[in-house]
Amino acid sequence: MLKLKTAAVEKISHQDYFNIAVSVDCVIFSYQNKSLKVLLIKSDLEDFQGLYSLLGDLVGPEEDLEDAPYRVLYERTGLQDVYLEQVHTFGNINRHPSGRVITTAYFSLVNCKSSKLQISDNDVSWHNIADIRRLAFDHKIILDTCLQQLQERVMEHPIVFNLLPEKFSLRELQDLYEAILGLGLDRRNFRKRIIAKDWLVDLNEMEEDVPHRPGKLYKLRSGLRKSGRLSIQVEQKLAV
Amino acid sequence: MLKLKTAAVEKISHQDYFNIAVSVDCVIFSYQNKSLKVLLIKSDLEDFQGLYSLLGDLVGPEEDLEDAPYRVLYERTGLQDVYLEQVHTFGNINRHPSGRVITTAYFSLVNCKSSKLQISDNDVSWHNIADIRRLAFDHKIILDTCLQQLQERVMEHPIVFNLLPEKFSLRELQDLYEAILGLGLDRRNFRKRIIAKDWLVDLNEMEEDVPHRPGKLYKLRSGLRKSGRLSIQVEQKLAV
DNA sequence: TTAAAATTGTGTCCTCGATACACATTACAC
DNA sequence: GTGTAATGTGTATCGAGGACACAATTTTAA
Repeated sequence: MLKLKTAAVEKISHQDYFNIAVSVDCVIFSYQNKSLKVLLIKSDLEDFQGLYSLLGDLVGPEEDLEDAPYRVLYERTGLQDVYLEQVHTFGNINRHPSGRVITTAYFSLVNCKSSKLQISDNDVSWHNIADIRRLAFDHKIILDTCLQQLQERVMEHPIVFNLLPEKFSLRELQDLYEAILGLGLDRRNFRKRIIAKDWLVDLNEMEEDVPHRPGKLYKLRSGLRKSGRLSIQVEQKLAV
Repeated sequence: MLKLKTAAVEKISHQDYFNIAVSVDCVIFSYQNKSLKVLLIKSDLEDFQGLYSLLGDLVGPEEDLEDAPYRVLYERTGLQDVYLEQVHTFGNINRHPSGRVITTAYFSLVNCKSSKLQISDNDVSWHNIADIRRLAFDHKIILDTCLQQLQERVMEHPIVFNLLPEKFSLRELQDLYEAILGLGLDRRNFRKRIIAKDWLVDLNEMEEDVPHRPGKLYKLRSGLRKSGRLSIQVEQKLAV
């Protein structure tokens, strides 16, 4: 049987301490119709009748913590190459009405146009970020925390491209940034800033089927896409 | 007994899931002799003979996650008004040789000149950050992650003052920043930047007992000191 | 007492990134 | 072919940050 031996631990009984469940919750962002969306599931707890909650699950006994959100993503959406980032761990005693559960929150960015995206559960659906007032558990706080972290990262790291198709125009990209940041941006200055970051490759192709003058298409420079693995996990493995 | 009811959970037995222990680990920084230090304890695990580890403990069944690091701090140092920040949660299966333990890492900033600071355990001692090569468990990675987060926060948020006495000169402050960031700074530019942030109050007092021209003394503007509570916790309570 | 050494305290120039802002061009719709 | 709506581009300005030099103050040592 498991036996912990550190000084602080040895005097405490097994029963006392192995009664906290560990879960992960995923804030799964996507981008549709010029709006930032999040994937939610109808709560089946009486306490939260009619409310939605984030997608999450308990961490398996033989599962690395950071594998759990990938599994949740895969089970719920069929997607494997997603961008995931750990944000914060929430562990107040009463955060879950059914018992003691601490949860580690991740946000992920998925391309809703991916051919592999498949949502089978009828209780699972996309919701406009701006429209969400309440969620089950402490999930509104988790959502807000993850959105804030996304906003902080988005100008420094080329991660939002996980929300877009392979090819996109600068206008589409700007619309996305505006949806995430919740503010309007000057077109000329935005273009300068983005171009200066050297993230993009000009494809020398044009938009098609748009009801106005078509814009040039770009893609993310190869080597910059981060997905399918937690960056911090990679960094750790390199550091060992 | 505890019964989880979400769809993903109900089919799984209690026994399977309540066997992950939850701990916290604290990277306790202080500043002495112009060096950034961290508080470590001699590991008593055979696997890590001769190595040091961070101070941590399991989270109690009736204890909020965020209370645990405050308790560890208090038990180990006697300090209550400390600055604490959650950094990351580490949960690889094999990170602890004795069993499955996930741990949430916090860093804290303590003033080593505080009259309340009291370290009773002979196995607990301060170590120069720069001298640390290996630690027990995955604690070196945790330390590096926390140091990196400290470095990222330090120019934007007035937190380093938790490492200094009430009154300090700009030279002392600059030495501290250099120790944290691991690089040298131009004195004139540093002073401009710090003064521009409007964090400091000129006390109209001078250093004493220094073997050179004394510098002016400053203190942190009142209202800016953050300690005794996790800032994220405070933000959450405001957000509810 | 005087001179040297060490450290404090201050200002200017330059660069770079970000912002405010206006006009010509292209393609579609009618 | 004319109007409409979007794309595509350049300049002037502002502010933060970095490079950089010299005068003033205090201790220490001769």
